[in-house]
Amino acid sequence: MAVYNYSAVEKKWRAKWEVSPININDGKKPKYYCLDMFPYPSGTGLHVGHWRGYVISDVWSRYQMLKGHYVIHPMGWDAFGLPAENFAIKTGQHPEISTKSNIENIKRQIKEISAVYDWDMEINTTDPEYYRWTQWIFTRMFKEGLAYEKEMPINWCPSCKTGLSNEEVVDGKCERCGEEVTKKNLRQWMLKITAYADRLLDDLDDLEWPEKVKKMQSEWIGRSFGAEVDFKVKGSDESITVYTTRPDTLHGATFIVLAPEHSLAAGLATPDKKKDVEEYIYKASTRSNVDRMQDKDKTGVFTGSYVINPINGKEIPVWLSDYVLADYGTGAIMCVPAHDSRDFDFATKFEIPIVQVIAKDGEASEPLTEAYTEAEGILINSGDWNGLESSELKNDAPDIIEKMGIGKKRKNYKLRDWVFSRQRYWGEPIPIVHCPKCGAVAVPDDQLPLTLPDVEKYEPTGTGESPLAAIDEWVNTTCPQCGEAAKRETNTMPQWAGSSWYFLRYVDVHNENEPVSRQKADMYLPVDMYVGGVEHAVLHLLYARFYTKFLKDIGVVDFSEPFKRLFNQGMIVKDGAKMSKSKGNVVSPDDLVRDYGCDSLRMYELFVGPPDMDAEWDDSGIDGVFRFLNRLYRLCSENAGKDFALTDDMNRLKNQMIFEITRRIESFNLNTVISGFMEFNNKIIDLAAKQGGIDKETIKTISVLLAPFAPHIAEEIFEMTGETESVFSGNISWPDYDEAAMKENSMEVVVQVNGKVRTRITVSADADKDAVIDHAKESLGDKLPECIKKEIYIPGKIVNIVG
RNA sequence: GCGGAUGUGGCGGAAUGGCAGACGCAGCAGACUCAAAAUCUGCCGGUGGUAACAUCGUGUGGGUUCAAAUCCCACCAUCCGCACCA
Repeated sequence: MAVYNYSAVEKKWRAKWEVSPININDGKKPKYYCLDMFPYPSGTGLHVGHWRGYVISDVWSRYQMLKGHYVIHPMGWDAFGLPAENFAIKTGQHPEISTKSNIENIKRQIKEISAVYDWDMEINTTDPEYYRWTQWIFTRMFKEGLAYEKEMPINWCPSCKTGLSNEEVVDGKCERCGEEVTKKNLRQWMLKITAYADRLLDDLDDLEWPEKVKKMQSEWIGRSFGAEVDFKVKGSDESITVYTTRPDTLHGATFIVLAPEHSLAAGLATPDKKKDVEEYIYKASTRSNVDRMQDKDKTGVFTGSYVINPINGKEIPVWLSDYVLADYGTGAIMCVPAHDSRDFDFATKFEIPIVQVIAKDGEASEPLTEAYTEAEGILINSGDWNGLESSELKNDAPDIIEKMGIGKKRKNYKLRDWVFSRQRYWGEPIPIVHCPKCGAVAVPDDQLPLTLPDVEKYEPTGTGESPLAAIDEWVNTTCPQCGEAAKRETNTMPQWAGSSWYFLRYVDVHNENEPVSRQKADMYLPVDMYVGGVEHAVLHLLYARFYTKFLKDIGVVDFSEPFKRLFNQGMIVKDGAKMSKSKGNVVSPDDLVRDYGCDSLRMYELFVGPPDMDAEWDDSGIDGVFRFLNRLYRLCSENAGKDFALTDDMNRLKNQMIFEITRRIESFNLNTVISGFMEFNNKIIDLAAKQGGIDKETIKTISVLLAPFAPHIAEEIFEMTGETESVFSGNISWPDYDEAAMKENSMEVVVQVNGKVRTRITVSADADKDAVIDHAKESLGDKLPECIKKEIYIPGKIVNIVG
């Protein structure tokens, strides 16, 4: 009996692919760019969860190859980052050394997947020849005014001792280490991502991305439309501008609230309130963000001052409260307690009047027991606006207010500019020189890359200065503009810098003149399919979209969206938890590859469940796919040498198999592709036993269909039929099915009475409705209802007799 | 609090509104074997029945339909995202 020696078979084909590479760009085939999110080369290596994403993208790549594409399927290393730096702090070893050995190990593991990565395209974000262009892009943003310096309170992680972007703060904690984030006043480099807010939002519509991710991005950008309204302070020249999305409720504003950090907050306190106000402002400044988020019970203090509501001249009190955010809108709001639940809570607690200005049926329903927040109803208590429809007024009011001269139309975003500098060592140095005369000057192109110098101490200083600041000979330089003595910027870029454009570089890795040539970009980009985890929904994926739009604006590329289609694979969990070294639940692919082979593990990674869902890992399940491959191998090796003729029955199975497998791949139900293979394999084995063999063409078809999933055994089987070329040579294409050949001669029809299955009949495939129903009634015998109300026939499936 | 996803045998899961549980794991029985492994065959949701069969059954409760895991309404649980953005 022929035995499937997986390790010999896999070794053999890997060697063959090495000598004569598959997936050749002949310049004629259309391109298909299938990208993986490139990994951080961690010291722990890969686990079976990482494998899953790479298997999915490789199956898709190989499928596209068989559909006639030249597939761009690259891999690289996102190698700047904290673990390597922390390791350096602990051991004194340069991060470059540990990074290099980690890459070696992970690369070995990735090669075990036998994916069709083009290693000639490999990139590493820490390679000066790569980060030269990361820096170049920064200088271009600087020249366009999109990179700017600002001193302001930023998110600060006390444990990582660095500033963080808003996107890196999750639930008030550091995305990397989980430490509670504090505020620190620091001079920072910022990227003006807000200048792209509208495009980042509007362009989401055309992307073939999971709705979930699009929604997360759109909520993160958080665009709203409304108006700014000016309220004059009574007895003063000052006025307070508020932002509102509900200017239609302006008549109902009975107080205004300022954030405690508002610049006018302290000054508004009347002498008798001064002490209370100062105390409140001080207390608010000591409360952490987390505290502020968790505490829904509203606090506040009355300043003693009043402002005039410009629409009706009424005097309304000014309060301070920390439920108003200082850095959104104007840091001040008008409060309409009747129509906003937060204002309602506040007004109720502090006994401020509540005036209803919208009523569903035009009649006031005071006293209100809760805020009526819908923009639907008729305006009341609103002077000239009485009787108007609130939903319409909501849209018209900004213009009306602007015409009246009491405010202006305005849109706002939750998106903030991107805090781009890090006070750490292991990142791209920001290519800027600070000159006492010229100010901040970009390092000229011919001085790039600005390489990261060696330091003695990697430890972050914690003062807001990077370790680079300690190297005098590096810091002291001359101004590229005037030649006078000047100092280098010592902050580095965040890890996201390198990953925001790496997918462009892959197609032109050796270009010494530009990040990517326009010609290659036009030919091979953008990415057609991007596979990776969902954790980057508002981080990497937002940043990469921003970079791409910028690079389009300066003419580097000619498209504004980098990733046409996105697929988020589910996480592999073990004992209900994400695999991690600290939890001790990591399953390494290495042992499984040794014991079952690469093909078995590839198929099992898909078989564990729907690719977009999380899946619990269970080692024992791999036996199922392993047995399947063994049975398939035996069937093929026993028959490939025979000259058996194709029978009608086998032809039918073959076409059904092509149809089903293709349909399931196209709909990305990759787990059911594997079960489909098993199912057809069982049927084919049965039929082959019955008819004494199986023909060569069917064996070839099986091997082509299987090739994206289990490429080694597929090649081996293909070769058994006498073929000398690889399945992936480019001469073999994905098989078509013949619809006519798929059809069965007869079909089984279920017979129901009142929706319950009673029996089943076999009829010929072309039997007409009446014949089938007659047959069904006959088959029911005494179970046939005496009085028949209705007869339903769903062709090929069911007869239902309703009595 | 708001939004989204998920909920089906012992387990992973399958099912264009049309036979619930395909396929696989685990388990049980048998064949082969001195024996074991491997392999092959059969059984494998609950209850009643020797069986044919009947009956219940897809988180819970309603509804629509000849027919519901699937559609609608309400609720429960788990996970994820957002969280005073005015």
